[in-house]
Amino acid sequence: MKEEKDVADANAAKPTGAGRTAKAQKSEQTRTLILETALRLFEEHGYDRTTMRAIAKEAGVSVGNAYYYFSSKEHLVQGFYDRIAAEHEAAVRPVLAGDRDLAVRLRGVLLCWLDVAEQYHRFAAQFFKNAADPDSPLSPFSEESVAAREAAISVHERCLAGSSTKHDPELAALLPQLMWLMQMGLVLFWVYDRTEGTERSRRLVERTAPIAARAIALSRFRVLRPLVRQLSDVLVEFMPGAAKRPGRGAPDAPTAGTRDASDVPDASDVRSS
Amino acid sequence: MKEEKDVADANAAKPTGAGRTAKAQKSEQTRTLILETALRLFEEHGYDRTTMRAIAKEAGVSVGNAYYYFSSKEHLVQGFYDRIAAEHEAAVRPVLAGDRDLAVRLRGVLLCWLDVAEQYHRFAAQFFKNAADPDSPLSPFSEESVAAREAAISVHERCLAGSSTKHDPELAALLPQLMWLMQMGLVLFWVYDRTEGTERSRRLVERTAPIAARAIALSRFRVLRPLVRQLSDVLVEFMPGAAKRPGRGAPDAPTAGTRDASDVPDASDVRSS
DNA sequence: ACCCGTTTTTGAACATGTTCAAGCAGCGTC
DNA sequence: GACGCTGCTTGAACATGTTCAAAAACGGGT
Repeated sequence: MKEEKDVADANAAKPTGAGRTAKAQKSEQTRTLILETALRLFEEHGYDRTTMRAIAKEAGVSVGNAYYYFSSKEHLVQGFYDRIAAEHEAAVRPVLAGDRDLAVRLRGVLLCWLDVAEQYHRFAAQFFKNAADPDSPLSPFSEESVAAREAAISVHERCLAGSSTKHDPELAALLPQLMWLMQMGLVLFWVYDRTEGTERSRRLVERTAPIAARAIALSRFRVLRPLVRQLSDVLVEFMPGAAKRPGRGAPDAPTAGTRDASDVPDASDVRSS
Repeated sequence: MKEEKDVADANAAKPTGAGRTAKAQKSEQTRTLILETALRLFEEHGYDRTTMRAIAKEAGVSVGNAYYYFSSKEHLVQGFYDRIAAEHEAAVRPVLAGDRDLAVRLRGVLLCWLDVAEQYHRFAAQFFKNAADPDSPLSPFSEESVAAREAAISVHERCLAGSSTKHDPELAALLPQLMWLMQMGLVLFWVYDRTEGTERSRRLVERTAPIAARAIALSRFRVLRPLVRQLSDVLVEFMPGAAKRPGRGAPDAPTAGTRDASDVPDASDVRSS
């Protein structure tokens, strides 16, 4: 299949022989050139209206060459994911170091994301359909984006950990994932949001963050105990790599480690037939 | 460009109508022929692998002719929507006439949907990305599918109305929509579900239906009053055509988020990885 | 029977994501 | 320097959704 390389490790890998470097350097340069050009054009003209030919031409390479480094147009978009995630992680720092009220923190985290993502909104709306495809490696639920997903969840972990709001300990391990799910819901809403400055999405955050925080706080009440218990069970069963079951090896989600980016034709051998 | 004719009556309305001209008859026939052929091929080979050329050839018309009746390949799919919705509405009747416990009813409605949709699963997984596109008329949140959406919501209305479970009257008007949202979550999960017979989706229903029902029942408790109030406000503001507010037109962005720990336990990920 | 406007039908042409067989280049070995 | 290996690069070719100008079919008025 395709011999995809990962953008991330491109820097780190290939520490081999001295002679190797020049070549690897060149290769890496070409790859980066193509990627940067693509991202620029995407931002300028949108995803659909940027053709592979245009990218290649603008980068001064051939179409085939672009495909040598990126196995599809979609794969070029991974760059945006990384970029947004990085920017969000940076922008969110003050929030996490600030107020300790959960509602305020959650609101801050989400609004931060809206700020960061704002400039990519047009692009995201166009690209969303590809991300939603279950077969796409860029789906937020996919194997390939597990790294990005975990990074995002960890933000919510810190958001929760630094808060003064008391919450049911039984839920503690699951809440960050739940908050991430809420964020995914927000993203869905945001993609559909056509208001000026995505004002409506902002308002949604203002309104829902306190609700979520209150619900979390309330989860300790006795009446809610059975409900919380049920809920927690469901989450453990159906969440991606949720369970912290100590007694289990790791038969379920061993994919946590560094997965090679190459197209693994594994179990999800879809669409062949 | 919305010159779409209605698909539904294609089958029903062909009684040697004396009034209708032979011309209109012929036109309608061609249209139906193309549609039926397309749906058959979709089901046989999947959405992606069925080309417009193949459809045209099989139907014995030209490619351009297919485009004369359906402005895009996507538009051919509307037929599936109508078909599934109709079958679901029929299949769900016994459930609505049966047990009065809300958990049982909700579970029945959702399982019914899974049963009906089962045979289209392969197709749906391939097509899902198109439906998720905010610009697509086939998005469940779009203007164009408002009829189908309302029909689906009305099923939940009857599901709730016929139940013996007491619920907060303040929420009564909103609950069907919330339940529909839960169903959308299920669909999302289902599309990603690759287990044999979509067993996992069924299990999700078994687990979440009682939770939802319990949450609805609990919503009458005094402690939860402010939360329910807040929640209801948000729903009124952000749900598509939710509000009874007389002065509001149809806002832009459809709904999405608004899920949190206390209500719709939403579906997420995939496979047993 | 003929002409004219409208509806329907055609098939070639177009745009664009993707593939592939062939060519090129750097580098180590003789 | 010649040879060969491996990774990089090329551009034409392919597949498929979509468009469009023109042809055909049709129907009514004369």
